[in-house]
Amino acid sequence: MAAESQRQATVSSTVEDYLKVVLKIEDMKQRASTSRVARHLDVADATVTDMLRKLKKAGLLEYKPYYGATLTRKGRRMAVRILRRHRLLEMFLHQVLGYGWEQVHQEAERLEHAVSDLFISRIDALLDFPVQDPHGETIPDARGFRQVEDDLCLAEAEPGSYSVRKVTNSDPEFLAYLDKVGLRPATRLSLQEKAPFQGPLKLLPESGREPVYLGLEASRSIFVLPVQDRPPAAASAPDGPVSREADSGGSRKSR
Amino acid sequence: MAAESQRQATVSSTVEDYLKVVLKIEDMKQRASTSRVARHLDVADATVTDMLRKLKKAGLLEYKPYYGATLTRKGRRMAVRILRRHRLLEMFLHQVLGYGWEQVHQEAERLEHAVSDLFISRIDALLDFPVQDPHGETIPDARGFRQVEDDLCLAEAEPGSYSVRKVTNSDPEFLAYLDKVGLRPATRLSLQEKAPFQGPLKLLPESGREPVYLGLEASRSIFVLPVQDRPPAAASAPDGPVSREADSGGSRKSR
DNA sequence: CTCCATTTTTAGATCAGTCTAATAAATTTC
DNA sequence: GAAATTTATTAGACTGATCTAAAAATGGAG
Repeated sequence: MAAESQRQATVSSTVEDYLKVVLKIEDMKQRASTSRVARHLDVADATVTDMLRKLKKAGLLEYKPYYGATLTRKGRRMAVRILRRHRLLEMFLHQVLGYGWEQVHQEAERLEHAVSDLFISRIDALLDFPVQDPHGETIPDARGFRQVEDDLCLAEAEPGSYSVRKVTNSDPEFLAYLDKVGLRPATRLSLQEKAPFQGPLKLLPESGREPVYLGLEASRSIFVLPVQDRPPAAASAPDGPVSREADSGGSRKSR
Repeated sequence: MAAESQRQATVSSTVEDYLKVVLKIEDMKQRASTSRVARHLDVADATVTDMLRKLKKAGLLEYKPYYGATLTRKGRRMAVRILRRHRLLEMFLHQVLGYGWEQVHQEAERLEHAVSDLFISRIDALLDFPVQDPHGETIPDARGFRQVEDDLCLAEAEPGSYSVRKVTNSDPEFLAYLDKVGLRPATRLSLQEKAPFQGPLKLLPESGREPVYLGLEASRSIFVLPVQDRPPAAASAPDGPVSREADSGGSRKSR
């Protein structure tokens, strides 16, 4: 065992799943507590306690008993790598094999652990180096850099004009529904009103003149970008405002 | 979901590997003994004994202690299904992602356990329902029927004209070598002479005027079809002589 | 037909990942 | 700030897949 320094110790797909979940929780600005990780993975709390200790020993995360986990640089690198694989695979399934956006997640979930780096780089090229997956999530680049979006959650948006940036929910039923009512990434919509007391949102997607009523909870997984209210096809930024970050230390920018 | 009644008990990928190996051994007209299975899978004999007993209990094969295993109809169906996945995946990797024929096996070996039936049917259509993989092996159809080829092993062939039907060896080095000297499925060649005492074979591939000398052992993994010695592009059977078999009972036909 | 070499099975362990039930720490509430 | 509630950890056990070493069955050779 020379310097633990280098590459891919090749972890089990179980470990990859734990890392992914911790990354996801950290991205949501939450504490990766035992129970939260357990809920995401649908395993018992005790199982997570054990595993976090093991991952700490492997240098993939910090773990403070009764507090939770924080990815180390190494753990984060691995987690982002899986994220990239997952999203590239989703895009591939959607674009090349004609999967619906509600079908891609489940398949990618298995494939992300099975494909080689060669496979990933081949589909990356085949897709012409996509920057988003079918849900509008950004795809980390091969070096682990991630785009940061200034999008906001529909649940917190004020009435006005927006375009859908991403949908952070992989429930097939839900996605199929959104698709049916014409809500997908890049769809323009106007948020017309928000009923009080956790009431539903009234939306008008550009396509389809029927208003859509969306529960508050559902609206939490839809992220949008404000759109200046001059509607037509004229000049606006081709791809919305973005900035970059190096995904290493803890210095992530706000959403 | 009525008709397809008691489908897919979904076995572990380990079990899939055992079934695949037993099928392979049976296809070679050998007895699937404990030690033979163990060699193919690179595990200890004791491990195989345990597993065969388990698979017998699951109704996937017959197992006679001190004798070996025989696939049941159910086990055979599952094994053929994996075989189909494996070969379709190889073809996909080769045709769509540009893998070399020496690279496809290893990747397919992992993917065959991870992809869904949907994935398989999509690549099948994308490839326009191929009947062979990049090594010339036939791809079982979706119902589990397998083409039977009347090919013969180069190791047993007499001097004469042949075309390469398939190469049953997945060693990347070996395949890369064959590729280099211009030997791949459909290549025409003339077997010029066989040195006595297990000596090498002298071959002349159509492409490339250099003769190739091939060890007897290597020649065992090359299967050919005899070619009537009128060379040019004129009328001959478009795809060589084939027959069909239902892959269910034990009644496989000779090769 | 007996003995020996080979093949196979049995016995006993290990490892990763998981569980449930019991205990302990942390946090919230009164 | 002590009690109650929630969250987390420990303890002990199980499953699937594997191993090594020892015992047993098989199948030839004489």
